[in-house]
Amino acid sequence: MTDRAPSQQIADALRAEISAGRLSPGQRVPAVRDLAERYKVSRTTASRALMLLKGEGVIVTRHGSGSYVRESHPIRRLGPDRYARHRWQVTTVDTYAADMPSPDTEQRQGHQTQEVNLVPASDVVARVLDVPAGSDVYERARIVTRSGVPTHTMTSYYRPTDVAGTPIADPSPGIAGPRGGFAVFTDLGMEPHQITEELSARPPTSHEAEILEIGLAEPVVELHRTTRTKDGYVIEYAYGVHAASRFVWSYTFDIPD
Amino acid sequence: MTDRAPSQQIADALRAEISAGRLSPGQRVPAVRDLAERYKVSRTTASRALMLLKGEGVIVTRHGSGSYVRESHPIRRLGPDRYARHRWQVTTVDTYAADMPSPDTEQRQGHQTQEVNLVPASDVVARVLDVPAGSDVYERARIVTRSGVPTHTMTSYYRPTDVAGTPIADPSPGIAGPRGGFAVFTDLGMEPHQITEELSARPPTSHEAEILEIGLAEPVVELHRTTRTKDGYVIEYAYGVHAASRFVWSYTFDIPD
DNA sequence: TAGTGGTCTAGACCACTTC
DNA sequence: AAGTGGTCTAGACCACTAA
Repeated sequence: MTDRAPSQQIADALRAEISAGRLSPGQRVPAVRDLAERYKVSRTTASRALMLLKGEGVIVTRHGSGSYVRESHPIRRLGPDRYARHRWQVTTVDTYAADMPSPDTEQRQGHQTQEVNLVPASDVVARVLDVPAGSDVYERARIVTRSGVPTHTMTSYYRPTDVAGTPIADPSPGIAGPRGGFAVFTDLGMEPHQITEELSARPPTSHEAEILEIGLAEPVVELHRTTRTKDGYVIEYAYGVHAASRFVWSYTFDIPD
Repeated sequence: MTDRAPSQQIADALRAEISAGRLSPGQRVPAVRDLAERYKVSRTTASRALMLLKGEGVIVTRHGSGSYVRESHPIRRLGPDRYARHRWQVTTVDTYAADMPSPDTEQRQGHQTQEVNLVPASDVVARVLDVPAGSDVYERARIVTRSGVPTHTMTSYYRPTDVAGTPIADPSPGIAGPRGGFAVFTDLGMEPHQITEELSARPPTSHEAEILEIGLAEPVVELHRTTRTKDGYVIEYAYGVHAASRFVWSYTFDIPD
């Protein structure tokens, strides 16, 4: 164990300031140029220190504005309840909560949070939906924000034969969203009944880190959801990427024989 | 969406090479100086590209040796089946598979993979087991390896009033393990019936990274398990830390009303 | 417009690994 | 000894934010 590199030392110092509470969440940390001057290093090195902290998820940077101690977000507990019928059957506005912006949340521009396209099915999508690989399927991609903070992406795939002509296939932003997919399928006589979720965690790609506004060290959780009717007919396959630090998943089941 | 930075582009190109299989796990990626020359950028920029990939866990770097495509371990799918009765009721050796070393796996020294102690209950443990905080509970801690690779830790907590005098409370290493906790509870007239699992992901502490032999960029998944009898009586609370890259969790449930 | 983070260059030195 | 990743300097330009 030799000397720590200067950029590490600066990061250490700032990290200490933060955990000691002398720098509070939301507060701005010194600018790159200030750090460079104070520690007698080049701006590159000072910038590197901030990069390290960003990678650890200790700070967030806002281009042109400054670097800030990261505010910890409230953690949401995701259980089967979020798919409960009463959430999408009775009223119109609120769909299954986890996938939709909450009512108090301002949506960004529609085309950024929701997009519907006809795309060729990838191998995975084709297998799950039982359609030929490469054939057209409807893709509904959305970025979900909560209190202005992006929390996860969710991309659903549907068979054209199931949803053509329904609100789900409407490419106008925002149309399919509020009604949700589940109510539409119920109207079509294909009521969703069973869900399989598969979860795994991994580091984010740099693109995901950017979209979700997280550090590169902050993991994401991949969620693969398959929704079936009572007959076992698959009506939707969905793929989501969640900022792991903002969620807990909860499942309760009976021990099988 | 403007141009991607050169360092990003190089990272993109290498990432594509890797996912296309032209660069295989374990194989060396081009050296910083080679990349710099090939892409006509400075070494700093080429190095930055590798830093990005390292942060994503796509490659690992060995100082003085080179950068290599990360080797991926086989992935296990964990579903409710791993708790199935037939796995712990009939025979003796194999318990619920996920928590135990598989038969073909060499155990390390007993005291490293399994340890039973009487410890004061933490707040969480006390709340779940419904005992006074700080009162003694049995703690059974183990490190689970598979094919010689450590995959996760699992620490169970039991009420002394439930398990005192049973194999679970036997502090000798290896005793409680093979029999598993579930069979013992069944013998005691408290057959496990329902399980609640809560999952979350986070970066590893440096200690966990060492134990699980993973990089600091590779996330871990925390699993909190509560096991109940048919009457809803909690018989076990368990806490595990998994190397995220080695598992997928799978749950199937009916949509609630 | 002034201040901020993001990124780049060209060259340098160090520590480590491999032969 | 040769090759590798890790880090640094000093200065530069760009894109973005805020007043």
